[in-house]
Amino acid sequence: MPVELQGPVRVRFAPSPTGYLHVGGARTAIYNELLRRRLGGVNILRIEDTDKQRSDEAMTRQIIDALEWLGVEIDEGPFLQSERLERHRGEALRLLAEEKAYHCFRTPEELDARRQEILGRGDSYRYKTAFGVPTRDEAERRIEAGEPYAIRLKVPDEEIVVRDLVRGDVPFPAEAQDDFIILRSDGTPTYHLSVCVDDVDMGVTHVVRGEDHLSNTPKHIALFRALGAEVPAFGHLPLILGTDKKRLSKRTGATSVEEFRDQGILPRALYNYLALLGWSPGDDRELMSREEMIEAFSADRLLKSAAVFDPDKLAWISAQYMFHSDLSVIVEHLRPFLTEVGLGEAPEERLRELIEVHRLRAKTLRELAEQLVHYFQDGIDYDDELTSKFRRQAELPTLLEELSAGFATLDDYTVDATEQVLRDLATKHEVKAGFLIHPTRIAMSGSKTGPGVFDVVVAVGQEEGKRRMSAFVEYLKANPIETEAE
RNA sequence: GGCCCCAUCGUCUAGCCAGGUUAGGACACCAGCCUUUCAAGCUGGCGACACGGGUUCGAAUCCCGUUGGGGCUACCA
Repeated sequence: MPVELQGPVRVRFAPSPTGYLHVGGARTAIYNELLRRRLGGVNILRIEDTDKQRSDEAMTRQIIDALEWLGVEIDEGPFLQSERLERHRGEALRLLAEEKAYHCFRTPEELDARRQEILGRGDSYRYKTAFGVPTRDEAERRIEAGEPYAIRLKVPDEEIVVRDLVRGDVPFPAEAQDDFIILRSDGTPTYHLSVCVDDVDMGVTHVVRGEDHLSNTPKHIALFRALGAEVPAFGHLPLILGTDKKRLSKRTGATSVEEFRDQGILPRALYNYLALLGWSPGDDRELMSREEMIEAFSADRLLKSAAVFDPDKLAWISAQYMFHSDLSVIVEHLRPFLTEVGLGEAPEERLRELIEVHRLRAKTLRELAEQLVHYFQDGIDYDDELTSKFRRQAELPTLLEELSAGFATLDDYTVDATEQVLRDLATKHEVKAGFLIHPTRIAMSGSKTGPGVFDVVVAVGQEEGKRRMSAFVEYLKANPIETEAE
């Protein structure tokens, strides 16, 4: 096993609180957790809220809630990067004192103009060659004169190789290195500085993050070296794409963990789906518990290429979890959806019976909640369209009355017993069982689809079932459709 | 423009590193079975190595190139 894949590890998930928790970020968090569980160690949450204009506390809270809901366990944190700005600045000044960094007096405008000019004539731009380092005297003079300055890191003119857990060794040529700004002229640290100082301070051993940072990694390696710190191992994860093959965006559907929660996806289902989007255990397993994933997880099996987020497959996994999860898990997560449909007070015992009957037919918690509504209503509003077929059958009300009477006499009101009653009655009157079954389903649930009728009959209950059957018979009698004589 | 990353069924992927498979599985789709409905389940079908050169007896697998996606190239993160 390569040394990079040995524990214990200290990993971190470091989102910017600029919105909801994006599924790409969630997946990064999952891989960090899986790595930490597999190898032992610590999982750190760090909120990168240095860009005050784009961050706010509510968003930070939202991200923490979403992680908790998803079931990603955090061992340390959350740490707020915004509270460590002085520390970052201090390190920049230290690098300056050690002459590993230098003053840059060029204004952004000046920099931009020169860059445009050089790029314009087809040459490649580097600050290093375009401007260079001011002499110590010059620097002192200009500081004294009160000129504003930024601080740049002196990046050695040499090839930097990123040893990446996902992509292998990625070399960046010496000509690609440039002296970048670590402290702005207003005294605030740049992202690169903050990240590296924090990673050093927090003892991070493995940096697992999005692919968009791969090109930044040589900068970070240069910084770690300048800081005199050990360079952590890196792993850069590919992007998640929408069905249009472009970066996942609102255009093509839900993008945040919160949205899937609100759709009624079980957290473990989302976790399972996301974990398999860019990683596989190497065999054909797809439905895996978190424990199984931890057991099978290996960072070197992380995929290199971008993956399209497929709502259909998520729906399938969700349905699987709806069917296989413990009842108590379903009940727990179903609560908010019950509240939405006005069933907030439904007793747990009753819910468990009904969930057992309906879970196979609901892909999401939301669908499940909607299917349960009618059991808690006093009666059913029959749909004229759905019942039209039955309203043409003049003999039906009488048969249903007899069926209802049969149900009423049962001592053991079970699926088998009610089925027996119905089938006997059908035989007696020489009609097909289906002739009675379909109207019974409508009578009991108001719907033409759903679980097996006898399950529904029993789930509705003997008392309420009788009332519903009577009401349905009344409805049929009151709204008959005359069939035209041939 | 420069630097870097990526490329197997429509989608997620196994296989690639240690060349020899009828290129396997899953979702979706289609058909059949089951059946009181709708699902679920079961069985079967459809369907891929981006392209072009090498190397080799033999290439999805190794090398080069092309094309196509993407990232970085900021006093954004």
